[in-house]
Amino acid sequence: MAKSAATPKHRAPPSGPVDPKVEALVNEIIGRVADKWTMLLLEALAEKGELRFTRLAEHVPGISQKMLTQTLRQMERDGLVVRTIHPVIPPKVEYRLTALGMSLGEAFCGVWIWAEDNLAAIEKARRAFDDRAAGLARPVARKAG
Amino acid sequence: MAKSAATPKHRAPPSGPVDPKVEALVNEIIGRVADKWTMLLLEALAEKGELRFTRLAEHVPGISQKMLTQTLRQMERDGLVVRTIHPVIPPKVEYRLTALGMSLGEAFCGVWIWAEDNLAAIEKARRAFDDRAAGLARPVARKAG
DNA sequence: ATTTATACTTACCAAAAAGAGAGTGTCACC
DNA sequence: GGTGACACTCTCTTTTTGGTAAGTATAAAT
Repeated sequence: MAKSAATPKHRAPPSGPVDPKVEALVNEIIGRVADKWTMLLLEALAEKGELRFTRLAEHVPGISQKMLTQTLRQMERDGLVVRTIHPVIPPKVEYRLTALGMSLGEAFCGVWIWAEDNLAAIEKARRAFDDRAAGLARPVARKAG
Repeated sequence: MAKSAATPKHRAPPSGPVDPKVEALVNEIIGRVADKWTMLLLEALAEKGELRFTRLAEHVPGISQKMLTQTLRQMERDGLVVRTIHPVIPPKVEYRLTALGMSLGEAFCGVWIWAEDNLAAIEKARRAFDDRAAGLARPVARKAG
């Protein structure tokens, strides 16, 4: 994320005049990419470098074959990972991040850091909200009968 | 993930030793926050400063009342927006970002910029993938006689 | 001949998310 | 007394998503 967050020479921030069609596309991309499994796979691959199907599944506990395949395919389609098939028996397929995939990991770092930094603030806000909601709900709820 | 290069005073990057429970929570937060409507509302509020329900709905085309309320409530609960009720008739409720909300907007900027910068690369990768898929699917598909 | 390993694909089903649309409460206005 | 504005809430239906489990192909090992 060392890219443009630090350097002001890049294009205007989202608060400026953004092309609607670019905006829509960007939104779609972020929506796809900011997915639970995508992020976990991104992390696993960033950490381990190159992994095959079953190893990947082991590194991301709870993922089903379906989601693993599906997410990997999407990532491949978006150019985030490369899939290398070794024509041997039994099959061997290896996955690793492209430069694009790595740069996404870096971009997401900012959000990760934000989340880490503000974890306590968010939890505090949630508790406060929930307490307020509980406090407000009570006096309104008059017992029936 | 050399994000520390830009911000050396921060804690370790995700690729390092991350507390599993923090990681889970961070993931949950990102998952909630990296949502389509949340991002659009964040943008609208960042741009306009303070908006009421109906104005907000106008600034985010396609959002339903349900999603607007729901997303706004979540954002309020997470401490991203403040909701100010003016006790008048007809009702008037205004929403604006908190400091936390604004900082999230900034953090997301990195991803926005990444998406903008790499839009072409992603689309190119998608086209290439789709073409390859089409090319591979054809010769295998033998017509059932 | 059966089992094993790998990397999937497909079909089916349950759960969750999202959309549509009607209903609520209040007061000013006609 | 009816209508409209506002900010919702509630219910119903549809769509999307994700999990489970079985099937596929291949060759070596048993």
